[in-house]
Amino acid sequence: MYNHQEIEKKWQKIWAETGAHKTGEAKGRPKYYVLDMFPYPSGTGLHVGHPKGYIATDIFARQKRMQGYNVLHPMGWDAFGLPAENYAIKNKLHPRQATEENIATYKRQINMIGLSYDWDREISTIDPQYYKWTQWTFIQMWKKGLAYESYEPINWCPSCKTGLANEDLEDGLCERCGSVVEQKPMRQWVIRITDYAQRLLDDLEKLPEWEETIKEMQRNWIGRSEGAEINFAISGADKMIKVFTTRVDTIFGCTYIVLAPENELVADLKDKIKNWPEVEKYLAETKNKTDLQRTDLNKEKSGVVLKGIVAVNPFNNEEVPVFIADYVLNLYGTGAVMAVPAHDERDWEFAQKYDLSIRKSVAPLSNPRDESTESCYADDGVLLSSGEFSGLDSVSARLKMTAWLANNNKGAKKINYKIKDWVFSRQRYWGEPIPMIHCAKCGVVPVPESELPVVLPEVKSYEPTGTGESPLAAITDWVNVKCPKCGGPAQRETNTMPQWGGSCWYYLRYIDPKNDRELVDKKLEKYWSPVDFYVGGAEHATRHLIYARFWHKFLFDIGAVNYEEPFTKLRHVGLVMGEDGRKMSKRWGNVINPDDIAASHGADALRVYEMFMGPFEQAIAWNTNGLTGARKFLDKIDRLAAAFVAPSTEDEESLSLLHKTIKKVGEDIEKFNFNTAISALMILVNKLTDYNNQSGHSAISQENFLHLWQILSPFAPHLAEEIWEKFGHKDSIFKSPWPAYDPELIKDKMANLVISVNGKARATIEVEADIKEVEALVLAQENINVKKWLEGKEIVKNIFVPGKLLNIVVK
RNA sequence: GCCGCGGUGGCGGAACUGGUAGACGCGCUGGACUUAAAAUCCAGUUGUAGCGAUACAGUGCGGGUUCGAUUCCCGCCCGCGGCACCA
Repeated sequence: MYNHQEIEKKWQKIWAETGAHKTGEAKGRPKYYVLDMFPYPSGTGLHVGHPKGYIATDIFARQKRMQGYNVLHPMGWDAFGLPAENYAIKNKLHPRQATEENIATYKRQINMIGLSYDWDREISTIDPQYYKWTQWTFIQMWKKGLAYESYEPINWCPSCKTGLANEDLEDGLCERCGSVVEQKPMRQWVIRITDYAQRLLDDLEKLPEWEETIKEMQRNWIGRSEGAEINFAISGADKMIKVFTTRVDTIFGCTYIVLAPENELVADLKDKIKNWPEVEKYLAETKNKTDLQRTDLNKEKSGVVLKGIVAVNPFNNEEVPVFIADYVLNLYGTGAVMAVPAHDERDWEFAQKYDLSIRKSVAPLSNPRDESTESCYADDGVLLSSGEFSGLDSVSARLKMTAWLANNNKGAKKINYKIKDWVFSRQRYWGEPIPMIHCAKCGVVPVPESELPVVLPEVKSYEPTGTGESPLAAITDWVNVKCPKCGGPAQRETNTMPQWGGSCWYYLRYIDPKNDRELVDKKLEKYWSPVDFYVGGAEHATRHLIYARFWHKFLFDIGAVNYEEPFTKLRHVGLVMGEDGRKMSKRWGNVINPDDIAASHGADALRVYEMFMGPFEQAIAWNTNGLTGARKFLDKIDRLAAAFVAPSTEDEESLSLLHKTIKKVGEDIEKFNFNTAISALMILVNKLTDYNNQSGHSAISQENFLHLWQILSPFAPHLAEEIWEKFGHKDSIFKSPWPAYDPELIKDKMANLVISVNGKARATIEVEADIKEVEALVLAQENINVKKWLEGKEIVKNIFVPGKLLNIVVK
């Protein structure tokens, strides 16, 4: 058993002292940028699941360096955010102090695992020299009209006493503390990400090396739907109800209209609504409902008819009643729907409850005259009772009817997106100040760029004010400033940015981390960008990865970067579950700490185990026995190295296997198939060990043996360095070139040919790899186990797969 | 409900483009070494029958295509992840 504590410490020290992981200059050699999603340094430190992705990228980066690439492999900290603030409040610390302590712990743990980051490029989102550029970008967005203020109601967490974006909710509960979220009006900064919806969708096609699953999640999130906007006139009023629908083909079945309660038409029509008290009551009820209650699918639909209001279907001039109901959302489409109970489940349910008429206008293709209304038919079909459009199929009907709307000035084709504008402010302390100034005379004025960064001020109390305002609002001498435009009295914006802000562009800053003139030097950016390989958790598939793509496209549009998409290749890492199969968490007491594993089994064993446990993307439960297996493998390698005795001639089979393994390991690392790479290494090590035990000397020469340590080195870097050194090398193994395999040596001379009869394997015979079908057939017919299946049968045909299989078909 | 992914021994998993299902590891059983244990080494380990050669069954379930299906097609069941009253 090798002493892991000793050698791991030794090599980590040497790597640090020699600057082994420093990035090369941005010129000459081909570059490779391997990036991990930077962590949020929480108070609990790393558990054994966090480094799984880091180990994978480390293996990848180490191999790329040995292959001669100029590798950029950096790490940093996503250090702003509510948990740090809460942790600090709980432990009576300043959030900065708490965050810095957490970062120190994370960094120590990361180094302990032997990860080869270039710490010269470390960045942290809380560094004013970093967030200066987050603020700068925000100002550029504002200049382009992409950042605006909004007073709409927001999600309010009564426990955290702070506003939350929809993205911070989980099932209508506060993602951080679990409280039920209420609605509260609040002034917010919002970013017009919807302007980029179509590009964010279209450009997914330019990312062939992204996993399809993640692209599909983004498509759903963006949620493009093509349809029509239709104007329903309100009879006796000078108003119009605009509805959005993807099913204009069903419009002859429209029997009523539903408005969202918040739709401004409701208030506009107040004078004409005869049952206003009833309506008002319903409005009040809805207002108090949280998103959770409103979006509960199991909830029975409710609504109120607007008496005295009648809308006119533009296609047949038919008058239909108008309702308000909270199942219609004001934020999507136009905040109004045409209800077609015969062809929409929700409308069907609502019509059943309020006994509204149901009229069929689309029949299934299989029964085009079917007018029955016993159930809701939501699929496409053939139009019936639809005037001049009757008889058309749904698809062409939609085209013709949309054209009709446009020609008659009663509507138009319309594309809707589910994605909403991005609420970009938080009423809390621990975030980047939004660099804006409010002047009574000039309105909103950005802080002059020469005055950036707007440094987060020290504050006596960073606890939530409880009023909803940021604690910054209490620092009057910070808040009160002169208006940069008119010089008059003005106030600073006191909201701060969300955690997502700083994490949108950090990968650019690693390229040029100390630049004080610009966000990133464009020449350096041209060389290093885009990120060649990005690895992180699937939970970021939509939010972080959409925000970052948006942010990057904006920077591209203003000429700050060279490429339109930031990440060429993307893979997600599967969770490491607790030994009990549940998510690792304090709550279940199933957390495994990497410090303990590094102490007991060693960092190399941890690395090998986490890569061997299964496919990279898959969530797999931790198993300490499996870890022991990984350690045994490393011990075996150590013994194999120590027992090296040069052979007089090399064993052909072993040499061939070595070269096959070089090929396989190289290809598997490229594909992130680490489990099969390690399996191949185990097979080779087993073979070489057996040979040694049986013959008393090694199977292959020292020169070839060195290749084994080289292909092992990305997985177990400390042990590989140690062995490399024992074989007399002064320089690091990672300075040596990745070995090439010899294509001649991996060719097999002999092959095991499977002989099957009628598709059922009956024998395996060893033959020359290039054996011809006729020769194989002769050998097969001589084989006793095959013979008995051929007796008395007539051979119909043979199927021959060279070097693999001969199937004899008999009758 | 919709979208995506998956279902293989006691366990984690492997299987190229349709070609010997169960590589590799863990666990377990038996043996060697040892006073003993650990470590290490050797043998075995899908099920059923058989001393064995071998035969039959077998990759969630039911069909289909094929000389041949874990792999392709149709219809289900179950699990995981994401989105969700999106008009």
